[in-house]
Amino acid sequence: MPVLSAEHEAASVAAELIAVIVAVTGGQPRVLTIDKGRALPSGPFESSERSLQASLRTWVERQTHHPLGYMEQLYTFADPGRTGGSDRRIVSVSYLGLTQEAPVSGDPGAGWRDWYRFFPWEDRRKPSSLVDDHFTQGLITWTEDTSDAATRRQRWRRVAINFGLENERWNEELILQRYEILWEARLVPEAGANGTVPGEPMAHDHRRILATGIARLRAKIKYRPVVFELMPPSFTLLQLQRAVEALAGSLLHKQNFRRLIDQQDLVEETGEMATETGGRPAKLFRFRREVLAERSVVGSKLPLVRSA
Amino acid sequence: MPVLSAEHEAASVAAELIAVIVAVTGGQPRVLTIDKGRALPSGPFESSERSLQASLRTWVERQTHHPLGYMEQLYTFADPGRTGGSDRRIVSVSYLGLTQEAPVSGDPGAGWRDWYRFFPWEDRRKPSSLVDDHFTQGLITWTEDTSDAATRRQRWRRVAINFGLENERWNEELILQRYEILWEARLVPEAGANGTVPGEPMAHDHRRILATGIARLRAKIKYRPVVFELMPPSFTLLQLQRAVEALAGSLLHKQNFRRLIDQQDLVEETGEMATETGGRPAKLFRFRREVLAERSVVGSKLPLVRSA
DNA sequence: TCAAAAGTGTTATCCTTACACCCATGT
DNA sequence: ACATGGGTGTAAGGATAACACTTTTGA
Repeated sequence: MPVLSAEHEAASVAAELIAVIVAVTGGQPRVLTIDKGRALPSGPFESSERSLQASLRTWVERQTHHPLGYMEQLYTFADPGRTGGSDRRIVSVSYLGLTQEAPVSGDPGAGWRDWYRFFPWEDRRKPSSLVDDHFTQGLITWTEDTSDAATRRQRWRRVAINFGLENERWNEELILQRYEILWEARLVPEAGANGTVPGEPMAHDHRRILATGIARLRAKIKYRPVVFELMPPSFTLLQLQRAVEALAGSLLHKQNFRRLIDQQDLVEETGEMATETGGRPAKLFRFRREVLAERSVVGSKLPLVRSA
Repeated sequence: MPVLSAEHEAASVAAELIAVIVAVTGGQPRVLTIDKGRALPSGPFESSERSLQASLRTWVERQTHHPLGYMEQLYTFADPGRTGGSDRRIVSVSYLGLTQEAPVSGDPGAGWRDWYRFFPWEDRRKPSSLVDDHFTQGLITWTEDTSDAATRRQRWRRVAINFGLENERWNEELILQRYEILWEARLVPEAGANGTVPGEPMAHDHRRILATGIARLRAKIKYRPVVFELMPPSFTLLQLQRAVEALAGSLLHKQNFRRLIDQQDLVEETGEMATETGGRPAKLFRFRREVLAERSVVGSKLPLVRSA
């Protein structure tokens, strides 16, 4: 048990960085991988005087030939059982980064992959109803696979909430929870699968880390203008909408989306028009970078009193 | 620069845990400290097979004699300059935990402290206008303290947004940003202060970590029913409101707060009444723990299309 | 002419915010 | 009686969700 006092020796552990680098290209969400899509890029801490954030940033920018528009720490994974052969505990600090796709140099196994290759069930943009098929069957089998009636009910409730069954709405932010259920139900190969669900696995717990990154990003686009870091300098409103849809994994209402964007003054017209839209030419817009400084956050959600 | 490839040696670093343990007692927000309030509890990683989370939990529960209702990872601090004497980099994984106050056993330097001792300017429940006095003067001096006019404007804008000046609203979530400005302006002793602003410092970067914890909690109470982890089994609605106010650092609108609580079905009447309220006796309520399972999250904020 | 996308306008509903007022208890 | 807190009702304004329709291009 930890000592948690003033005097203690910090334990010696092995530490590494793991990066979830995201782009959106042609309306598809993409993630930078190594080892032919089997793992996320990772590396040791460097001992220089620079911060983790800073050195990770220069590394990524050198690899992708694009500035990293946005970056934040995701989570630190340190559970036992991650020791990867060595006897010491491995601590992995993961980061989420947003950029634009460009050919990667160096490592031949490195490249961009559609993130729905790893989570096909998270893409609900087409009404393919992936979840409704042999997918749900595996989950049902799992909920039934216990002698205790209370556990069965709990499991079923959990499945319903997380997978949007039984009057529950699909909540696109619950990726990690869904992945964890699939793991518990041993429907993913990483868990030593019984059955299997479509979707490519990754080495170690990288698919879990990717799920954490996607979840964070899906939550973030709702209250912070981070999509723009994934867009080219100018874009049409539909392109912007397609990018958000790619991340969220579901379709958006066109008119309301547009209203939302412009009543928040997020973009301004460039004056140019896009011609190859397939239909009527569209106005091109650019992100008003000023809003990053102007606006801090929006949400209140607490009934504050004005005066005080 | 990190290698971020498939093959790498994970670097060897010193690692520790740091805990921000919060309670609310008598309408005041409290944090568990050691060393007579000069530091947050911290400890080394243990080498057992248990997860960090689990061992931290048992430690805290043994110290506080109260179950840790809620716990989440906060942030991992790993910037250089944190080496604390040793030559290796120190990685600190911080956690936020919610509980109820009880006398701490063991370490005589350990105890609970009002968190506004460390951040007096974050308590806006009384209209004391702490920010308006000698406090703002130091900030103004800092914004002026550069030869470049553009920098001056930027600094002023930043101060205005973060401290709620010039038509900007005070945003209670920006604690960390405010602390960082005070640091840059060298108004806190940790920065090797020029001037000083009221508020006790802490060892190392612990005040910064505490600010991170408070910010997280202030954000969280808006969309997750975590306040209840800080409440006794039964409570009046005003007590509940006072707890939220303690965390948020600002006053809430009574009627609207009550409406909010009951239209979300967060609580149910116990049938008992509280008599020592100072006024009319109040109904006692308890948290409906079921909602943790029932509801997943609320917010949509994206204009989804229904059908798809 | 038709498909595809751009773009405009309007309506119903709900949630937030604010204000006004009455009730029950202890001192 | 009055201070303190408990508790109810309601109205205005804004944001959201949903629907219908016109315009402009390329094939």
